[in-house]
Amino acid sequence: MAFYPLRTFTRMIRIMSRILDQVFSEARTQALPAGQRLFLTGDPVQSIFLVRAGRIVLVRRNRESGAPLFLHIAGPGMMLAEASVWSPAYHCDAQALDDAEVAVIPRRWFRTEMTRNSELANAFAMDLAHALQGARLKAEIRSLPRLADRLDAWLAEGNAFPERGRLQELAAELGVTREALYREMARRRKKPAGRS
Amino acid sequence: MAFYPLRTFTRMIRIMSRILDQVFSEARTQALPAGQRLFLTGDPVQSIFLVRAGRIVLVRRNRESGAPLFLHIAGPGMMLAEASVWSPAYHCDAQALDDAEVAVIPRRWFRTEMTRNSELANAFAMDLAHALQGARLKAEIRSLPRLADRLDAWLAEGNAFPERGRLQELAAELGVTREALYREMARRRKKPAGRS
DNA sequence: CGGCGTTTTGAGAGAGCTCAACATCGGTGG
DNA sequence: CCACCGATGTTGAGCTCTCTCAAAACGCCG
Repeated sequence: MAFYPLRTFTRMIRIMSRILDQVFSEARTQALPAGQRLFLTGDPVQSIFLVRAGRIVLVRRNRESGAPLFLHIAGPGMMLAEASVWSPAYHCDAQALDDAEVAVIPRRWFRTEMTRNSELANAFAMDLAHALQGARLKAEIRSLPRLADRLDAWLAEGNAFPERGRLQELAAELGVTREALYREMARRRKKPAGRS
Repeated sequence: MAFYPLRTFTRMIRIMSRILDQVFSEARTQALPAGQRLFLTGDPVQSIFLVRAGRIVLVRRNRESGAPLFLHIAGPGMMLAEASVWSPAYHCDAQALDDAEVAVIPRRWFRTEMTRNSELANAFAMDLAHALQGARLKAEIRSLPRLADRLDAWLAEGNAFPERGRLQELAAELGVTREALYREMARRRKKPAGRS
């Protein structure tokens, strides 16, 4: 998810990661077989999780009338439900997409550390701000009606076409079906500078 | 933008706001006539802004080929480009949509205060986490292909139909044209429990 | 070779977008 | 008071695009 080409950001995020890694360094690791749920909506928040391997999806299950909404997919190195740090209960479900591993630390300890270790608080806020930029951008890209425009906007952010075998992930990122994306790419192969 | 019906969040955000208000309490206020720009892409970040009145839009101007992308619209009580706290230069433009007012504090001072005042750091992170949830949710709602589903998902988050005169804002929030939204609402007036 | 997942292309239907016309409401000024 | 104006609400018709379902080619690996 290389959303931000800015060098500085990359560097600072790396520093941030080091601090987060440090905080989670002595955490116990929990294995999650694919499909297993880590927590459910309404569960009291007692732990904070960092994804070590695999992917965890956050799902909001509305009333029976609506299909489940995938709020976020967290990959290695990402914290799970950042807002749960201050929330008494989860507002969504977490489920492993693949065989996954998460690092677990007590929520209580994290919060104490947040107030004591200003470096952690700063790093955490930086991480959140970064993620916020990405999420807002994603929302705006998805509000573009035409796939061609979404793709242009996504590419203009410094992103590059993924290698073969990863195109479906891009389709999901753009919020379109894979068929539509394949067609658009075929179109571009024919006339690379196609502009309506 | 009442995205989060959870009582606790509302309460904590209120506490957060109090702290942010405190931090910005002695800040000087800058008036921005509608249309005026506050900063441009590439400008060095020297100040942190909090919107007092009006709306400020963050715009990313891609190469000439693409239309401008509206990253975010910040209203009263919201900080402007949160990630700019750690970034050397802005990555987007800021422009006043209406006649607006912003509170201005030196970036340097804010960062010093962040490391010294753990309450501020915590409050800021909480604010960011909250905004992040909202942005991710918005992105997922906009990835739903059918307007009816977007509206359902939006309503399921505890939102209610806006009063007359505000429907276009809802259309923008959902990422559809106002005509489409008007039609959907007319459809629902006829058969309230319409499910496909 | 025989699966399995990805890539590619086709055809049809559905949904939203665009353009357009018109109604409604509130405010402004003659 | 009324004419006018702008913004919001409402509906219609046609077009375009994506989604859906379907089928097949391709590539990889056991």
